[in-house]
Amino acid sequence: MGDTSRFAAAAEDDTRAAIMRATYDALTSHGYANLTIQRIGDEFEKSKSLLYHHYDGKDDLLVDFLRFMLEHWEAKAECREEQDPQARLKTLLDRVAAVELDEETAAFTAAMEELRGQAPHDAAYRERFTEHDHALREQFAEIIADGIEEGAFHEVDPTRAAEFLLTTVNGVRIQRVTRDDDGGVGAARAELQTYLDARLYRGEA
Amino acid sequence: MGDTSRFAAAAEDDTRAAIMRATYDALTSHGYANLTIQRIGDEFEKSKSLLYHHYDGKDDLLVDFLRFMLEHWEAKAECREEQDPQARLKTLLDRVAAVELDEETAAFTAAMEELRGQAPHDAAYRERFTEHDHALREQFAEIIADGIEEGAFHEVDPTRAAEFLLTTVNGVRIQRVTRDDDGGVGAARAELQTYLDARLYRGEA
DNA sequence: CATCGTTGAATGAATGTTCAATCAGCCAGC
DNA sequence: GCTGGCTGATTGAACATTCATTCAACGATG
Repeated sequence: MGDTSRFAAAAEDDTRAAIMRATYDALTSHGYANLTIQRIGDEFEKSKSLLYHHYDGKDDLLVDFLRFMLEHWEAKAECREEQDPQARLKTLLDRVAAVELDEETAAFTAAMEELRGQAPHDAAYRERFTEHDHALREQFAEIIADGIEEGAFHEVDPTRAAEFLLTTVNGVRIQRVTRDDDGGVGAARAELQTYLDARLYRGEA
Repeated sequence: MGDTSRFAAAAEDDTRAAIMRATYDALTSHGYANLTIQRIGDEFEKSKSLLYHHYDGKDDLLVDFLRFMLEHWEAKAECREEQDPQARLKTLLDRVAAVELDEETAAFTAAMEELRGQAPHDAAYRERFTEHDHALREQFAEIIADGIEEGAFHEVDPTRAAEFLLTTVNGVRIQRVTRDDDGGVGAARAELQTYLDARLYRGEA
């Protein structure tokens, strides 16, 4: 019985993962506005009817998909390395707002921003992205607080500085996927570095 | 004939404006993903069939709507006042990323960001928002260049600093309409002010 | 009468969803 | 060990509804 239920659970997880993958593919191919059950079914290896065996309907599926995407993103951003605060900040910034993006990451970012684009008129989405932003802000704030405690950073308000960093990151992300150029990531990041050097990082002396 | 065509043109403009208004109302009510000809027609005083007398179809209408929205936005952001660069920069920032928003402006911003959310998978939208961002960046860059010329600002790279400001503005805007809190506008703006004071504005001495 | 803005009804395609019918694997009883 | 039912995964066909779009007809206005 133990094995059976384990296998069953694993199979169900596989199916769910396949549905999430199909939804992701359909989203990146057709965009959120043209995301239909039909198109998700087309990307899905099994039949589209099966989607209704695993989910109550389109809304239910998309809610789960949003969670799936946010979990992926947060797993990606997580960093628990033991470095000095300055290096940790650089690592985190590179993960959430890298200057150069491979095609896969670019597509993922685009999908994420399309989802975020639904938040203005969908309270459930808005709630999720609020949490999501808060989590990232707290990561920034922790690093900054550590830096101050260690004496490596100037004594800024960690939350305020973190919110500013988050805003810049979100600006970089939206610009990158909604512009034909690179979204000015290089310039923005360089100027952000100047800000960090002047405002946050304490000199050697 | 002169009067006739003028009136006719004016009437046509009125109708077009009414269609744009109806589209705007439908968008803010239902979101871009659920924006249909039917719903635009519902908000429209005339019948939905009339939409096809003025536009080739839904796509054509939406393309015009995007232009309509961007024109509104750019008219709003325009500022040709004769002030010193520092005051002009503050004015511009207040217009494009105000800390406090009345309901109407908030709804407009939300609609704009929903449109921007289509850009990742729609090349026409992407092109428009690229131009749009460049225009705003140039406004920032001009002010900064003027400030440097007048000796009021430090000698930074105007384009680079402008791109950074633009990124922050876009970050503020997306956060504000996709979060349940105020998007951290206050904190971000305060920290941006600190950056400007330290990096851009020259002291009295 | 001719023109043009305007409309309601109608079209076929696409939408989300349901459902009866298979299929495969597992457990109970013989 | 075999059989027969039970459960859950899976499917194709069907459903009503909504979609974007078309069009013939109407009415006002010149």
